[in-house]
Amino acid sequence: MSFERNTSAGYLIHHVARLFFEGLRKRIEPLGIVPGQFPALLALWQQDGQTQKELVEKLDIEQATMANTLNRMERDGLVVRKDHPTDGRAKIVYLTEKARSIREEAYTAAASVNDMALVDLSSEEREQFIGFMQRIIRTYPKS
Amino acid sequence: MSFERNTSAGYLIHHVARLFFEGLRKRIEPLGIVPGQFPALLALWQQDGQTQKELVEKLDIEQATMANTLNRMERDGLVVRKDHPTDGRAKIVYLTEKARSIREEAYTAAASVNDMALVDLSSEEREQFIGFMQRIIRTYPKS
DNA sequence: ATTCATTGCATTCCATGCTATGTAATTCTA
DNA sequence: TAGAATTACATAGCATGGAATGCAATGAAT
Repeated sequence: MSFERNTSAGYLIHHVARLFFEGLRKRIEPLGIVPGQFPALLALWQQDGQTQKELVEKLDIEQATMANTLNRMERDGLVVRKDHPTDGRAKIVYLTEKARSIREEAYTAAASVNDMALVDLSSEEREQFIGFMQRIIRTYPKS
Repeated sequence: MSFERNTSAGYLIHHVARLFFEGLRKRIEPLGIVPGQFPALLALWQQDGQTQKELVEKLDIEQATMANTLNRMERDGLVVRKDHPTDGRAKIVYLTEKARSIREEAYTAAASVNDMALVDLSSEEREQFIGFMQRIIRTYPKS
C-alpha cells in the first residue's frame, strides 16, 4: 500500500491546526495570553465563574490539561480560583480585570487569524468547511 | 462583539486535530510508535536516507522539533543517524529494520483513523474537505 | 588564505496535550 | 450511620510543538 501525506485528512488537519495555532499565538502575544488559554477565556467571557468541571465538559479538554492551563493562567494573573460555597471539592474560576479588559482585542485577533487562513475560500466554502468539522466532532465516537 | 467557539474555524480545527491525533495514538501504540513520529516515518518509507534538513523542509516542521523527534526515534530503535559523506555538518537518517517492518500496519492504522473520523462524510464531501485544507496550506503566508 | 556569513544540527526552555495516580470531599448503600 | 464508591481537583511524567541559543563545518569575499 502507499500512503500520501497530502491526501490524508488526519495529516492535513494536523498541519492546518498548527498554522492556526501559531498564527493565533503571534496575534495575541501582545495581549499577554497564549493559544492554549483561549478556550477557557472564551468560555469565561461568555459566563464568568464556572467550576473546572464545567469548563472541562464544555471545552472537551481533559481535566488534567485544564488544571495545568488554569495554573498558568492564575500565575499570569488572568483568573483566580475560589472555593465553591457548598462543595468542598470544587473550585470556581473567575476572570480578573486584566482578562476582562482584553476581551474585544482577543476576539478581533482570533477573527483575524480565521480570515487570514481562509482567504482562498468563498464564504460558502467556509461554511461547508466549518460544517464538515462540526459533523466530524459530532459523529466521532465519544470515547 | 461576540465569538462562538463552535463556528470558529481555528477552534474547530484544533478540536478535530486532537481527535485524529489521539485516535492515531491508540491504533499505532501496538506498533511501538507514536503520532509525532508518523510524518518522519512516512517520508522515510517513501525514500529512505534523507538529511534532517530535507525532512524539515518536506514536513514543514521546525528543525528543533525534528531533532527532538529523531532523538526519541533513535532511542526507540526506529532510525539511525549516519554522517553525511561530504558535508560534515549534516546527518543522514535511515530507517531500521524494525521501522521498515511496520510500514503496512501503520498505513492501515492511519487509514482506519481517517475512515472512522470521516464516517459521516460522503466521498465527495471528503474530497472537498481535503481540498479545502490543501488550499489553506497553499495560500497561508509562508512566514 | 584569513575573515565573515551561512548552514546543519543539538540543546534548553516552555506551552499544551494526554495518562496515571493521589487526595480530600461528597454521596450512596447496606 | 459506617464503609464503599464516586467526584473534583492536583500533580507527575511523557510527547510534541515552537523559540532561542550555541557550535562546528562549510562557503563566500577580500
